Amino acid sequence: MTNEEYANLLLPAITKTIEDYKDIYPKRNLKEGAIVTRYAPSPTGYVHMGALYAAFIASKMAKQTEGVFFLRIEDTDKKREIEDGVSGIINDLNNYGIAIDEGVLNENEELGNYGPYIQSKRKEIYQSFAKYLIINDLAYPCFCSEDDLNNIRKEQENLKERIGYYGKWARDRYLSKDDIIKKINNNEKYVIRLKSPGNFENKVIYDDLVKGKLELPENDMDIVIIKGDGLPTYHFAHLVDDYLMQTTHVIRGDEWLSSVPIHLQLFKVFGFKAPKYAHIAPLLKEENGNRRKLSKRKDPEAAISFYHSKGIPTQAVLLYLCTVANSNFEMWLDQNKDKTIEDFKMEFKKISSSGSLFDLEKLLNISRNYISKLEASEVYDKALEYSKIYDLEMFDLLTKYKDYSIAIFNIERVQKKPRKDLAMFSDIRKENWYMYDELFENITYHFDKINDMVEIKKILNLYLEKYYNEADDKETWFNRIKDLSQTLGYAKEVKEYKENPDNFKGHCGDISMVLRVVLTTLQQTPDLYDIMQLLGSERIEERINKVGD
RNA sequence: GGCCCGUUGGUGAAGUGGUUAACACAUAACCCUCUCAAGGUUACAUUCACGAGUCCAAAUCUCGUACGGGCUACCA
Repeated sequence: MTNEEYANLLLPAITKTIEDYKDIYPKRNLKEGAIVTRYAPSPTGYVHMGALYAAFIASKMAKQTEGVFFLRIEDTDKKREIEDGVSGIINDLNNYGIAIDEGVLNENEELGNYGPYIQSKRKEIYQSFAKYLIINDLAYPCFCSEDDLNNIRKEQENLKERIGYYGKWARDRYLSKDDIIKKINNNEKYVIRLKSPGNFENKVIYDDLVKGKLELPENDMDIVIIKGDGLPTYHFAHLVDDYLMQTTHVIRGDEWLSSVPIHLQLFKVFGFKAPKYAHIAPLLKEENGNRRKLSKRKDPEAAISFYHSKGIPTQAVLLYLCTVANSNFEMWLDQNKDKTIEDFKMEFKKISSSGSLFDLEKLLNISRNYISKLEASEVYDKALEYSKIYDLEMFDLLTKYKDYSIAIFNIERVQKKPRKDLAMFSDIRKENWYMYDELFENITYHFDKINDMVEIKKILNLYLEKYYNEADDKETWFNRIKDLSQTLGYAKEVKEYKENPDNFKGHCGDISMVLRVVLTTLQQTPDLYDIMQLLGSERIEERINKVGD
């Protein structure tokens, strides 16, 4: 029996050869320096911050070199797959404005000439590549059961030998062709393993784009390349896909670092040029003084949806991820205030090789700065979008009072250093609720120094009667409060009061605090004049009369 | 167990043989101010996990130790 006949017995349905596929996938026409990257998630859960981080870097790198960024779905583990996994990934990418040049667009559509971009649809391609290895005696069927494998492991543990399916432990590597043919005719289940040409004593040296020069032991494991269900393992799919799709730079989490010798060997066995690798350290979380990878199971903040539900702008998340990736980004942005992430030149070398704690505080700070630079109408649009999903009552109010709401968001916004009190759109309710009569119910006032109701009423009545005029500009408005203060025995100026506290009942600040609390119930608010202008005289009177009822 | 990777302030970090060890977040104090937010000023690592070595000189180079992380699946 020839090698071809033998390979046909193992993979009878495969008719195309590697050469056929080389013709189907044309060479990419890229300009000098352009790189091809990808995001290749498994649809096993919703998108994780660490995955978004890697996807962001990959897309950014491709874009800034005018290369290609594509999305490939790695659904070779049918057991772990979840429903809507693929659409979840696509939606999240869209929400974050991470555009793909090629890949999966939705359940039934793809973009690009290098597909299919869903691995389960590429079964024959992988098998064709596996067939090539079988023909060349670089792969073989393995009939070991789970128990067989466990027994091998146990024996290795007892003998304190290195664990794995390699060398003399690779039981079925030494099966004769006749035995194999017999077993196959007998319908015995099998997987296909690589016949590894490696030696563990030898070192492979390679240069990681972020970790630098590395020396790893050569792979000598006869790893599974085609599983019992005919689908490839990650390693083999990586080889086939990234070869055919002509990925130049593989950007992935550093949990893959120790698999690099396998991957390098696979490329070598086929005589293909391996891509460059950039292994990104994970985002970490501190727990009981230890650091561990941010986990979607344990940490709510690991899921992208967490930020969505808080109303943290996607742009802010991207800005944060960009500073984590290249910490010089922050300073660069500070020096180039009119520029955006798009203009920034990200570098692999500047990506930290050690994992960093995910810093929500810092993210919120970035978010605050980001929101402060938006136009009031943009804040409105985003707040509307947010509340439509997460706060319907607020949504109705925003819709009902559109211009009024925009004016609220505009308070202290148009100035050289805009107000920064919103870090997320869920803060809007917390910060602005009192501006809406519908929410100004069942309230409790939090008075400060002046808390005697008799005095408070006196102040308010006098204010309404003689000192309040809606048409006043800010300066006259405040001067009148000062006049009122003086009339009632309070100091006109704070300084004046501080110099001789005994001469006064308090100062103008105490008087305006009364007004502030009456109108908003709070001691801390944005500019009172602006608030009063928006509230208008009718509502002001109403709220003043409401006190003490 | 084996093999890798990592370790600079509370956090993210700059730094690649000679620096006062940048910068940002956080924290604290003060200033400004009718409150808050913002802004301004200042403080915050005698020291770069620890121990040795090389060198006139080490956070930077070498070795060892400790601690943390990853991989060691017919999971990715």
